[in-house]
Amino acid sequence: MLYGQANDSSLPEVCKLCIRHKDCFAANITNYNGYSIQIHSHVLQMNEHVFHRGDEQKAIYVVKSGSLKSYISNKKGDEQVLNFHVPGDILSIEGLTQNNHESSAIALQTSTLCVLPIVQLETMLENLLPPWLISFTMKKLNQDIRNQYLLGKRNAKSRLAAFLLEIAADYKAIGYSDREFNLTMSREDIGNYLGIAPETVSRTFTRMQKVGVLKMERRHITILDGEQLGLLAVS
Amino acid sequence: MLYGQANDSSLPEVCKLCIRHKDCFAANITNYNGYSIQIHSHVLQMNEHVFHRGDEQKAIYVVKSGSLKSYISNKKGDEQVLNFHVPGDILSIEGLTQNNHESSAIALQTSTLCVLPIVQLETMLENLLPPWLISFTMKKLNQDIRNQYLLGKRNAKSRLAAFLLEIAADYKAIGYSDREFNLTMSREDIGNYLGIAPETVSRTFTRMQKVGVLKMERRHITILDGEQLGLLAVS
DNA sequence: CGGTAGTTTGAATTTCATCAAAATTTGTGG
DNA sequence: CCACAAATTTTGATGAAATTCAAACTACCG
Repeated sequence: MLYGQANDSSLPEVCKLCIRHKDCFAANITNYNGYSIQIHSHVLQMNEHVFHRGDEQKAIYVVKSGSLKSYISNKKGDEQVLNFHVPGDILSIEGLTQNNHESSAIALQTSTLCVLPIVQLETMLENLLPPWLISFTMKKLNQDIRNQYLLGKRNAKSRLAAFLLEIAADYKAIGYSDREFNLTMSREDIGNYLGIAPETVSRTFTRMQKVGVLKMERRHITILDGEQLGLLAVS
Repeated sequence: MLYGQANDSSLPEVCKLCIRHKDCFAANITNYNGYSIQIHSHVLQMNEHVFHRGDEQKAIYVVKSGSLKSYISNKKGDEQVLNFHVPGDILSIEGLTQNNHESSAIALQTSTLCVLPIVQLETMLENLLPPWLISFTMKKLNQDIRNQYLLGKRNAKSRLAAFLLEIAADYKAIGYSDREFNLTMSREDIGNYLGIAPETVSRTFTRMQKVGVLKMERRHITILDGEQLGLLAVS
């Protein structure tokens, strides 16, 4: 179900390490629709990085044993854990069509990875699939990461600030104003989404208005000091 | 119900609504690598559902105007908002290769969607891409939804309970025990990921032990009452 | 065996959820 | 268009939960 079917047992040694080597995808990865992808395995010791944020992305990785975490650092230098990864998980697939890694990944214990160079994968995708399907999938994967980042915040103020900045960025991306817009959802929905009570949403917005960061009239919002709002998001 | 809104001649009209019509996928969607996909546009009024959880999944959707939210309900009947969607967002792509919708989606205001029937898309993917690439991508997309759900919890107890159940499910999926395992990450990492202080993680674990839900020895954990743990996760 | 990192526990403080009620907006029918 | 009802939002008071700072404790490593 989650894995491809294997027929060719002669192929990679790598598969022997795979936690599900009996139906490991690697058995049929070396050749597909005329695209040949050379995979190899890689062993990482505890606290060793698979990749750092900003590194050129050369591969995606499948966890075969051990465990890892992926994280990013905010402007203040604080770390935000995005996810933990156990055998069977795939790392960095969200960057398949991007040049650089958006996050960092580090081994929590000795771990084995299956390394899939992306050059051939990218070519395969670009030739076989319509561009919109690729870009929407990648967009979705990256959006999920941003949400993870958003929801890892400690307090209501940070979450709401990050939430507003997220909405603003969304609107900006489609050519709308990122300083003045309407929230189309209720306070209750916002609170539900962010894991805080609707009353806290209301109070926090009120406080933000008092310090002059933004102006709200019911659901119409004007961001007065975006920089300050950014600081609230990471505080 | 969503079908039949558009016919062939309406295709260009659809593009006019698209917020990015200059590089709108619709321009080349009708034919790609021999696969022809008939798209339609659909207008939803406020509080109208795009789909309900459990509905047969017949399409994926692109938001062209308006806004929506997606959500799921837990066993107690409480709603958990997973995401808000603005123009340019794609809905339900995580279910592309599944039969039924995992979540529900509802319009927050009058909204226009672009409807892409998945039958041809699925066939296209299955024929063109290696199965492991499809399955890993879909797995990742669904995993992110579960994380979103996890982090929407209100208090530390619920989050930690859901977190443990998540890990347990992960281990079970790869054939390990889901009742007894090692947490490979520090309390600090757990707290960082879940948006709570490491001390709170520690205290909450201690409390869970006192009520007999689980047993912990440093990072080795034994789940004694999985049912009770499930109740904590939704409380 | 001592040092270090990670974890637990305690006490004080802050933040948040909850309950309640008031204020405001929205929707509906006359 | 107005009046009334319903829903949403704001505000207040209170108790509960979580953070913070601090210190003690424990496993782990050279």
